Amino acid sequence: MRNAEVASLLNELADVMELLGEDRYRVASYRDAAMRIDHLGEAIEDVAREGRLDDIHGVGKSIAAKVSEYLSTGRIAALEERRSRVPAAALTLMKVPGIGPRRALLIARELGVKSIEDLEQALREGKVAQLPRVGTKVAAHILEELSRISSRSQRLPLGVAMSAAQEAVRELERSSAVLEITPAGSIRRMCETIGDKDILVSSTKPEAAIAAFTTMPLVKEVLASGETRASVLSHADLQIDLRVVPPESYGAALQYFTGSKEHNIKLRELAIRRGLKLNEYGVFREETRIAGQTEEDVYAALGLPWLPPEIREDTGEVELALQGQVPPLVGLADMRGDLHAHTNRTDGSSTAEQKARAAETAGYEYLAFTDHSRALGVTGGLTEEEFRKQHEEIRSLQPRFPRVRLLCGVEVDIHVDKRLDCSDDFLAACDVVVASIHSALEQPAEMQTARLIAAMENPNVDIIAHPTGRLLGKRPGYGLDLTALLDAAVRTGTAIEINAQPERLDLNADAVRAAVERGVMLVINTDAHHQSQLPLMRFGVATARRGWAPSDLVLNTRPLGELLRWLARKGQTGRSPA
DNA sequence: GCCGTTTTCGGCCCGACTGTTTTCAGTCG
Ligand SMILES: Nc1nc2c(ncn2[C@H]2C[C@H](O)[C@@H](COP(=O)(O)OP(=O)(O)OP(=O)(O)O)O2)c(=O)[nH]1
Ligand SMILES: [Mg+2]
Ligand SMILES: [Mg+2]
Ligand SMILES: [Zn+2]
Repeated sequence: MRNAEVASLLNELADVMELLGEDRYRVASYRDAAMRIDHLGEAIEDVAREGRLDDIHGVGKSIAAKVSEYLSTGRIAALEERRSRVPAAALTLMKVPGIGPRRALLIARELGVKSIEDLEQALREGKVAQLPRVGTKVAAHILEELSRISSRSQRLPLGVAMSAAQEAVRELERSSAVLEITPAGSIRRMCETIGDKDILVSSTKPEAAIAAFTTMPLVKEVLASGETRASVLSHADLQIDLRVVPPESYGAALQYFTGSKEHNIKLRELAIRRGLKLNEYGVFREETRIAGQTEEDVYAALGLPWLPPEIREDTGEVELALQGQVPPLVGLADMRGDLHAHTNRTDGSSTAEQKARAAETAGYEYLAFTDHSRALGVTGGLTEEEFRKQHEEIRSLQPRFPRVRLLCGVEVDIHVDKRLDCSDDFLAACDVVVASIHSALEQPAEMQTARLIAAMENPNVDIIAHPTGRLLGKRPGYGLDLTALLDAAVRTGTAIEINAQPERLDLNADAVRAAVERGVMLVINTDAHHQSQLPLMRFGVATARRGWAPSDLVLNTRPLGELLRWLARKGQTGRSPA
């Protein structure tokens, strides 16, 4: 997939156009197209080859032509021509918080700054503060931002950000000025990574609420503080934004502060078409507020049903809501079990019994133990003989857990030559077989796709685990033809995992959306290495919801009996003639 | 540059905070 690469070039083109003072709506069009291509869930080169670029919302004739040009020649003439007209450093400078297009151009042009190092020197020499509409305070602020630019540009996995946000929420709740309080922004939408923590508060004493916020012990620095909002930096250099509104505006502010930006713009445009105005204080007809107390009121005033935060991305949810519909989404309460977990026999850190107990407490109907096969030497992968012994032990455990069916399985490694690490006889005897790639991650995309499809064609393989191998913040995942993988999943009747580990979330939401459109059977697994990880299920469910997955496309929402029939089904069709 | 249950042309979200401002530009959410 070259989507990220294409999106990055379109974003650069937008930046250069902005520096050149071109029409802001055109600039916005390029940014919009870049965002949509980045989240397409399908390889842009496939779309281009099939002449479907124009079908992408936000991509018209002009941008389609530039994408085609890039994919066939490796260049975009319009970008190269514009690049030659702006100082190269201006593009880098724009990435520093506090430097937008105007200041970037001034600093590059007037001061001859060519790099971040030059910028730092110019700041220290007081040259930046001499520029028009830049003073000593702005210069000092930019210098501080510069010192933490690397730590600040990191996005945190949702799992980490969420608990940190809860900490701030608990702290603020102690203030009597705080009435209602909730995390908003990308945390409420359950995005896989979080750029900052956004917290919404309602209050009739906003000054007191803001004072409580800016004086929290976890605050290292106050970035901005006004009458309705404030931003601070925590000791870990994480930004926290607080928004304070009166109670009668809480619903409208929650809608605004939850986003996404694109969803907000869509709703505000809809309001305009209805002769209304939508902002964070309410829905207004002329000067009169007609909604604002609750989110439901706000959506209703626009003629829409309430929409779950996870799907507020302007990817079709508003159009659907205009017909009075909301896509049916899987929920945490639908989950009846977990089909991927490890024990301390391999790289897990607790026993099967401890996890079975936790599954029972969680109200699960089933739990599968799927330790690593032998190829994974580093994890102490088991031989078939060792697996058989483990499976016997698990079965002997079963009578003590009458409410949870303990399934005996394996996470079998897919070798680089496409062979599975276990014999067919052994796999056929397992209740659940999860297959995945852990080695030769640098192989080309065609090779990895062929490995996965070969595994799916084995009638004993029920699930492909963490299909892309990406690790958030660590590695992008091996190359893969996602469309071919999903088609093969449908053809072979194999379920595709949404791995709920916060660093994996693999498939991601965009890929889930593509899978759902094809009717692929999904399964949400925690890959728990310790029973304390069973609650990670919520992050997998959130990813499924962000991909518009309904419960009937999630295998482990099924009752035990149906699950067992589904697991038996593939082996059957594999053995009997078509 | 894109788009269309009011449009194929004429719109395109709306507001807060900061600083240097002599009335508001720049940046960010
Ligand atoms: N109407 C409107 N709302 C915006 C705009 N920018 C941001 N918002 C709203 C929606 C966002 O979800 C919310 C918080 O802004 P953030 O910049 O923190 O974005 P968000 O939390 O969605 O993503 P993040 O993970 O922080 O990058 O504020 C905008 O330009 N217009
Ligand atoms: Mg945010
Ligand atoms: Mg924010
Ligand atoms: Zn695993």
